[in-house]
Amino acid sequence: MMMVRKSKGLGERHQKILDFIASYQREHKHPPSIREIGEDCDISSTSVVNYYLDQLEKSGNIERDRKISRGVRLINSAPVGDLFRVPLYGVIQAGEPIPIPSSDFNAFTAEDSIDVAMSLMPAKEKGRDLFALKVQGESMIDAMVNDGDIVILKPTQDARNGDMVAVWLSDRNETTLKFFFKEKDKYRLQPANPTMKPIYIDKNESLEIKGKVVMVIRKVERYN
Amino acid sequence: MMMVRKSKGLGERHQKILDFIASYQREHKHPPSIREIGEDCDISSTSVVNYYLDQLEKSGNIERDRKISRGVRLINSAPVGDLFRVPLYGVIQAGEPIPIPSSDFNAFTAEDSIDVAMSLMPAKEKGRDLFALKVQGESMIDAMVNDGDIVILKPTQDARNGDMVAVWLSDRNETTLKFFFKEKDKYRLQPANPTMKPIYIDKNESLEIKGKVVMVIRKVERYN
DNA sequence: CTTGACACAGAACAGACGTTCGAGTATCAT
DNA sequence: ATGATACTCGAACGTCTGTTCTGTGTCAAG
Repeated sequence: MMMVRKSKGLGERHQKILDFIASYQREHKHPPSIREIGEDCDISSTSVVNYYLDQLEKSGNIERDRKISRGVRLINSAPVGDLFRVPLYGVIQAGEPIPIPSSDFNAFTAEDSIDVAMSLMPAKEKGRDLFALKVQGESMIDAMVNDGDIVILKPTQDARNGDMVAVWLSDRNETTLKFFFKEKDKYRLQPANPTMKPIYIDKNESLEIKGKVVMVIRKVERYN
Repeated sequence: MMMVRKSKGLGERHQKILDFIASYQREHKHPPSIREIGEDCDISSTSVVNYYLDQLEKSGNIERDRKISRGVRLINSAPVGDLFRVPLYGVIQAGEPIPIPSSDFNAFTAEDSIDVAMSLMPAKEKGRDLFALKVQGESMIDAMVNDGDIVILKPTQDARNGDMVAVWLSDRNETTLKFFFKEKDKYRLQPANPTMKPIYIDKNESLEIKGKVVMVIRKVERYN
């Protein structure tokens, strides 16, 4: 009773092994051992598993770290890894100060967190100190940011011209997101929406830059 | 010369171990062994690594599969995997029709692709048929979408009330993103920006729904 | 029928790996 | 001083794990 491989490509058993590696990895966060693969796929000998693994490696479906325990990994399928976890620190809204992480920064204090793919992150901003805020209310619409959006910020006190910053205008008792420009004797805060006009802040007025916006994410659910 | 743990929390060595596990996992797609951790962190004895690993487990930073090779995993930080690859099919701009994937849909035809964390995806939209477009021009600002933004769409011809849709208005020769509402004898296309007024389309006018927007991603680089 | 490629089993080996234990050192409060 | 606590080392043990070798049954080509 022999199992024939129908196609030139992957046989039933190859597929089952591939599936098992994927699901095992998902569940245990580490690859299975050869014997575990064999047990799941009803293969009684480790040499047979090894036999299939060799084939899967040659056909480019997996990669192996020889001699290393559990050194199997899928390559072309599930793009594994490279997530970036950003702590969600609360909400940002017009009338409230911005909650920025304290110096005894602890990512685990965050109630929740946002996962972002590394590949989406602007190159420079991959430090560990980013944090996220959820926008509440419609006060940021001139920054092209709507209620429910998630903004990812990099905490900083000083901004360069052209940076989008989250600022607290204590004179106006207002939090806002704007593009920042330093001019002769004042600051220009330019809305992201090109049809709207900038606001100007005298240098003697207080302007607290709380952070630099690096990313905005909007899940479009329903309008109502 | 002893290393004192200053705070009650994580010491320098704990952090180094955590970082090493993360970077090793990123690079090798499987966790490091105890001896590999020791080597990287200048710990000469496996028992010391074990000692720290026990502490990290108690403090809830890692999880361990006892007796199993490389059975260490970070729990708070980035969960490996769970990325969603969305093909980037081109640009969307006011004067041009929307490039939607043809039926001989092939993800590899896409010039580029966007990785999105599963956890960011609206629950219902995890089908494999999503695609992404890059916004060109400032014509979508009334949808709170700016030049350079990436919109992720689900191809569909019919929309439910409240869905944000990408439509092609052939009478006006225009592509736009709006919230969709079907009313008595006309369609109402509501801008996402609440300060802007809706446009109405008679049912006899042609209105081609090309897709439903499920997500908007904006990388904030520079204003100029 | 012989030959050889293929799929598979089982056993044995060597090295990798987690675990445990005994012992040593430094710091600090008592 | 004394003990408690925190940290470190080295070695030994047993199991986990990848590798390799021998052997068996099937099937198709020559």
